[in-house]
Amino acid sequence: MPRPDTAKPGALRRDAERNRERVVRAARELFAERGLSAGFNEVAHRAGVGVGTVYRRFADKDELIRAALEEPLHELIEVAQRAVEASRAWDGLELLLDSITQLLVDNLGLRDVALGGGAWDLGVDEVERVAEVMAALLERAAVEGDLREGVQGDDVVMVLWLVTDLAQHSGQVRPGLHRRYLQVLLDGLRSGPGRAPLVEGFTEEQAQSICRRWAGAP
Amino acid sequence: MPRPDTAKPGALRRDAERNRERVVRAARELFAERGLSAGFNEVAHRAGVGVGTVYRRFADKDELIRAALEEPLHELIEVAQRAVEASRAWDGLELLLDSITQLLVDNLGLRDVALGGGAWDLGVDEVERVAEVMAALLERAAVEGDLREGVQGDDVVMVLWLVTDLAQHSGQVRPGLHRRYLQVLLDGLRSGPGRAPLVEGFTEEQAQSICRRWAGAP
DNA sequence: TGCGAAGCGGATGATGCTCATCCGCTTCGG
DNA sequence: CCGAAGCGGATGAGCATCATCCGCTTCGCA
Repeated sequence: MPRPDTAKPGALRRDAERNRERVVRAARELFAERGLSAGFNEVAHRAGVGVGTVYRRFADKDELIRAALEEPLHELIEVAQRAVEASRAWDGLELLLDSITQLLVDNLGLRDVALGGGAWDLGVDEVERVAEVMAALLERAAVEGDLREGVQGDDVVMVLWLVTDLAQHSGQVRPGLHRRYLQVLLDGLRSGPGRAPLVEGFTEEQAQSICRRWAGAP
Repeated sequence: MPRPDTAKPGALRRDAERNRERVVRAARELFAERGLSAGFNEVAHRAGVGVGTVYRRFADKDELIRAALEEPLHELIEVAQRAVEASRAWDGLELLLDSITQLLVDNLGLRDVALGGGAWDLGVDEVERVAEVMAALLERAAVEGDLREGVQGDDVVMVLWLVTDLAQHSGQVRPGLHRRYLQVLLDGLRSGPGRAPLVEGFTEEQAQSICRRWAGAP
């Protein structure tokens, strides 16, 4: 539902620009704390601005989300870059997952787009790129014998959901608790003596569908 | 808000009794499928009965919940009884968690009361009893050297939350997927070569608080 | 079989949210 | 100085859920 005066060609008045800035900052904070379900009214309130101002500047939620998540999405890429450099793939994987988890926990909105399986579709190829890095790392880890038999790529996505979901519930009470279970899960995904292969896998379509539900697909 | 004609002393008319039965059955099904958040109207509809009938028979939600969960709660106890009999504590623990998980996944309402940390307080000492069995098993497993260092009792509760939460999101798409991650988590909780002790524990109060939030405390 | 009591259904109003619009007033800046 | 740009937030529409009430039906005793 685009409003007539949204996305102007000319520049904004000085005060309007300042307000826009405030709105983006408020949205970033709010989305980070509570995920993309935060509404326009709330963003406006946190920005110390009328609701009208928010609707005036952003045609729809996607536009606001994109503005609010630009920066965190870049961090995601950087983190991936650092992880591929590890000499042993499993170490890189642990580093990557630890970093991603931290990023997603610190910004639940980012989680919604990164793990949402297109639930909030804005075209984010950053996510694609990170996924590729992860897939490569996984393959290398398998070759190096560190990956438990039967583990598939989407297992990692599920692990991220599990852990970030825990963080969402525990964050206020006991910050950082999620790292404990990330460790447990990763250790369970690693190969080792007496480890039976993982059975009963699942398809990529199933994974995507689950993710969309988890993100609260609109 | 008790209604005047609730909880009668005398017996119900034959048709009324039949309707009550229907309501309890509907509630059991609904709570099982969607957790305790299901409302009276919905229960009534599923029971093929007017809303009034439900309100007439049950003073409040607690009363309905108790009626609907009586049977599943007994199953919980039985399962615990079977688990203590295992010769090796870890095996009993695996059996117990597998069974409990299945029970809670098949009945999300049961999960809400069992893991809710008193969020839906009805006095359910069944849960207490199962907790005791689990604690004993955990202690024995530690003595037998199967438990990873640093694991504490409430870790198991968190694992149950994680796994049942996954089940709630994936159940429709890929039933049984939760067992995969239960296995991974349990393997991660077991002692083994190269397993660093778990660090950064948490208190019982924190665990309880997290559980209440997770259950959507009212 | 008749009849009073018991039970029934579901429309309904209360309540509480979120969303998005509109218009009288304020502020900017040429 | 003044017209355009921008602002705020009250507001009403839309949507859930909850719990009540009352005209009608059904039961089961006598």
